[in-house]
Amino acid sequence: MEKRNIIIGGAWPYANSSLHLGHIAGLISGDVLARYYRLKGDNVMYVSGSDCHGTPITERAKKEGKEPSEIADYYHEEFTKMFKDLNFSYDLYSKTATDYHKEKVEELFRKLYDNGYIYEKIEPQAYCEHCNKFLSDREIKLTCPVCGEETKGDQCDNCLHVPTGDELKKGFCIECGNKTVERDNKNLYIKLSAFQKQIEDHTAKVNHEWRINAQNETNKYLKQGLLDRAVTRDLSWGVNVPVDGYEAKRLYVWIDAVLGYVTDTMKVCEERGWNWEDFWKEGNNNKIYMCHGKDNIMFHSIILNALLLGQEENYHLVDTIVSAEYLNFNDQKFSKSKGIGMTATEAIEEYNSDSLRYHLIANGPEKKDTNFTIEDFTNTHNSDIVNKFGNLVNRTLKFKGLEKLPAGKMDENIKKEIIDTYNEVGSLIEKLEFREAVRKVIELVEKTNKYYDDKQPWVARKENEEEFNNIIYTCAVVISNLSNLFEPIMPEACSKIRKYLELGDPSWEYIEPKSEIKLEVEALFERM
RNA sequence: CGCGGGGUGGAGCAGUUGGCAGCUCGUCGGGCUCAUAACCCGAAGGUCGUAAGUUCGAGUCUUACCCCCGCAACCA
Repeated sequence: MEKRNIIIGGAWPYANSSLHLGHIAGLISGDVLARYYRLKGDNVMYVSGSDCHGTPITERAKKEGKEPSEIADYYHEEFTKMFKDLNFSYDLYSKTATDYHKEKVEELFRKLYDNGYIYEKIEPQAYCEHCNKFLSDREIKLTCPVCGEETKGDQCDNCLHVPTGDELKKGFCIECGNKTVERDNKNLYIKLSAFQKQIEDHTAKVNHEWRINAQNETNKYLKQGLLDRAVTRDLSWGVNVPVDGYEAKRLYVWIDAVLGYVTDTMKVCEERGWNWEDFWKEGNNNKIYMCHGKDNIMFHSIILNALLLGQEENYHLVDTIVSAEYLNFNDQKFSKSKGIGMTATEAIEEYNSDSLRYHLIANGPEKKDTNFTIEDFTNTHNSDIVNKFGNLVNRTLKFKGLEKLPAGKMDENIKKEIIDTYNEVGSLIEKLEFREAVRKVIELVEKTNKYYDDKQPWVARKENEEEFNNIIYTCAVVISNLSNLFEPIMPEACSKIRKYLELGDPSWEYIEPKSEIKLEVEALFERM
């Protein structure tokens, strides 16, 4: 089969606070897909990066007396290390605050402008005469007309009321406390409405394989009719707006961030001597996946596609939205501000990477919110990973007194099971049913443990050497193939198995190890 | 009437187009001794949120209601 050019985009995490396990639960699907398609032999471009710009980081920097870049860099480094420790196999994990990214985004934005999809709109907006700047809703403070508490203009922290335009007019600058006034402000808007038909048609063509939440969320916006959206902000931290008169403003972070998939691809291809257009332009047997949480859906299914369409350069649009529901922690929502949950960095310092990956995938919030507890995690680790998988490896390759892998005959029924498992698991991964895919692989482990018990190699060892050799060899073949089948889920353990059995590079097809290999095997996992 | 998701044995979940209610863990009993007290077999345990309806037949479709949980476009 002809090689495909596959882009896997992992959502760009915002570099303003640590990522928690819920974020990872949404992003891990990208790594599963990337690893799987590489095993299948396709050209994979798996990219992501830290989203460094925007108002929250700017505000925080001001409050802490730092530069925005200091904050962004701090978290970018934390994210980079955490993804590496969790064995995310990005072809590039960059950040938006690089000259390369900013330059390319300016070019892409300019193209949109030149093609007539960007226009200026002048509207009255709250202004602080003391600070000499326009204020976004969240920079206005006011007394909530509903509950009477003092709160910010975007939404009342106390009663969740969203202030109306008239109510905001009575607000004060959150920084200096001065009464705000209204002044005309100009901003650039993107004509999302111009892409309504194209995005509708494209969505109808591809969304049958999306998760329900992505279909619904996207259809909701399409049904309401796409509204033009402001793409500039009154900030000094971000990507410059390459339009005269906008020198003091910066691009809206979402525009900048989603284009990171394109700029990352360009960068990787420059370094490897590839053509980035093979991945992004129509007609190259290409496919584009975007992986993220449900709050990111419309930015990928609508905004990104609009930006690509607006280039008028035959871009291939996003095919598949892989949107996760949320992972809760002990039945509560992970909350950066309330400190509920566990950051990904804490988790990876404490626990084994493969086990975290396995549990987050097997227990992933694919169709609905799921819950993470240490109890469940411990249970998964000890039961599925150590007792079933680890034990199969040990009882086979560390059989008492066994020094070399014996030459034996492969059991035909087990061989068929293995081949079926490749087909079923592959198809499940392509259908984005990762939980079920994991279950199928562990099922093969269970069947092999049963085969082992039925065959009783400890008896055969004493009575029938040939039979013993066949049993152990058959189990070793299963283990070899598990190192392929589990590669997208638990890459570290799989790499160890490949080393023990001298298997070479992983692939998505049936393999057998050489016999007479000297067995020097360490346990893959430790019980918790 | 803002939108959406969900309520299935002790816990966590599967149940695709309606056809004898499944899985993992836990519990109880048995087997085995190669293996990190791991592995294998068996058992107990559910009127599938409530009520009504469609149907030969509904966890699965329709309607109403009761709970839980998310999200609502200048908050990434």
